[in-house]
Amino acid sequence: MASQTEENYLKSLFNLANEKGEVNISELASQMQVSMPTVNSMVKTLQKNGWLIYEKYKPVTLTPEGKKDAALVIRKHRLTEMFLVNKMGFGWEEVHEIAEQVEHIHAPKFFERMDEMMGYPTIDPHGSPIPDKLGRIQEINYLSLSDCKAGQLVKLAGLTNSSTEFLEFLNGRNLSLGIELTIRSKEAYDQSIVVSYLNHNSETLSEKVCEKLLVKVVE
Amino acid sequence: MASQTEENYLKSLFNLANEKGEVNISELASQMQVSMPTVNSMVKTLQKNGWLIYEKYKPVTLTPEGKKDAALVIRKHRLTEMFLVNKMGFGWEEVHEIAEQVEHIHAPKFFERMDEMMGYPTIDPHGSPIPDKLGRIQEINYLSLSDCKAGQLVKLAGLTNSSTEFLEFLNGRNLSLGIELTIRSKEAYDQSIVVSYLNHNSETLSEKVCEKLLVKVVE
DNA sequence: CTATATTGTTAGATTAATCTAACAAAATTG
DNA sequence: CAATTTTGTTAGATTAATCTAACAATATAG
Ligand SMILES: [Mn+2]
Ligand SMILES: [Mn+2]
Ligand SMILES: [Mn+2]
Ligand SMILES: [Mn+2]
Repeated sequence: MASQTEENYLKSLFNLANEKGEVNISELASQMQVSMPTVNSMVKTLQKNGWLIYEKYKPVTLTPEGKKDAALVIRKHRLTEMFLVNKMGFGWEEVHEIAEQVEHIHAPKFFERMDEMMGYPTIDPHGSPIPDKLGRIQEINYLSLSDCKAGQLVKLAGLTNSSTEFLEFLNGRNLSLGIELTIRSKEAYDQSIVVSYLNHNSETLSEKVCEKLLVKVVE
Repeated sequence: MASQTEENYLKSLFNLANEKGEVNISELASQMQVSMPTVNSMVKTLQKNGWLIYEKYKPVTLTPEGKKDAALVIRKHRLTEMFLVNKMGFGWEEVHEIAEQVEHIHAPKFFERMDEMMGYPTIDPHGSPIPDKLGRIQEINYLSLSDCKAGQLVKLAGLTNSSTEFLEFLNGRNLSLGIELTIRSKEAYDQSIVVSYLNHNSETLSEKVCEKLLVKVVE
């Protein structure tokens, strides 16, 4: 069974793996906030336990088993976040740190019961997909708001970044998942976008913000 | 901040402390299921951190700080057990192992929210008191069923042992907290007691069982 | 009160997870 | 392509939590 530390490495590896599925030691070190020698010794351990493939001076790759176990930790994390928001009344900006701890609890029934109580949700409070019990993750292809055109009506569906600061920024403008945004205009100079929604008639969103907002086109 | 290991030692120390408040190294070792040298080195650490008083070859004593922090871990444990039973639908025999892990989560809001959702309960699912936010524990003086007399009407209020096996034994006889038991008779030879309750007309409970059942006398 | 048993301590080793310093390989750049 | 920068590895140390073996102090029991 994976230790808390190993579970955290698996999650980082899973999240860093791009199309090629490869992760560099230095990326992993910076993601995990540890030194490269620490990662070097940990990848050897993870390999010994069958979670990844490691060859000297090469980027590492998760094995199928590694991917599955990583996805199951992510599942625990996201189910927890959803439970904290939907069943315990927390704000979406408060749950990540708690989930970061709860995800390491070894008690399948605990998470199954959460899942059941919530009616088997497929996305977490930040719009990220919740892997299923077998560790399969449903790929969703949202569009970034920064790729939308003036005149479009879109629905806010996800975020590419869920930092507390960004979530609080969104709270401050009453922006939450599910809200429909009408794109009033787009400024060619700085790529900022003016949107209207709810009682907000013309809210200007910078490019930095727009590229972090994932939307579904409504019309 | 106490590590998970330290929190577990504090809890054991708190639970082992008798009237004199003293705990022997050997008791603690057997309670924690570790060797005496391990306890010896851990009590030095706990002392260094201000949680207990240790002198060579003497039993150890928790400091006020140690007692408080121990009670706060017990609080997290018992709030969790109550939450799992009352809000998540677990049986009282299923919750201890999960709470043993959840009690180590460092997130005051998480436990405060549980507390609030449950309306600030004062006892856990096994009838043990839940310490308050300051670590104060309310002393309850229940009577053991083995000290009751034939003819008495009593209400089941607590347990001196909450092992899964005992809880399953009680489940098998529909015995749960709050049930009123009429004491039909007491056998002088083996101290067994015959009780009636609900649709159970005459259930015989051995002395071993009776001494683990805590009751309040109704009449 | 002495012998024996129990309890507690010390010494030294182990494992997991981390670090820094030094060095080596690979990648980048002029 | 050679020099430099970046990335990765090795060596060796540290800390927390544990162990076994050996020994020492205290308690118990004839
Ligand atoms: Mn999160
Ligand atoms: Mn975590
Ligand atoms: Mn318990
Ligand atoms: Mn515990």
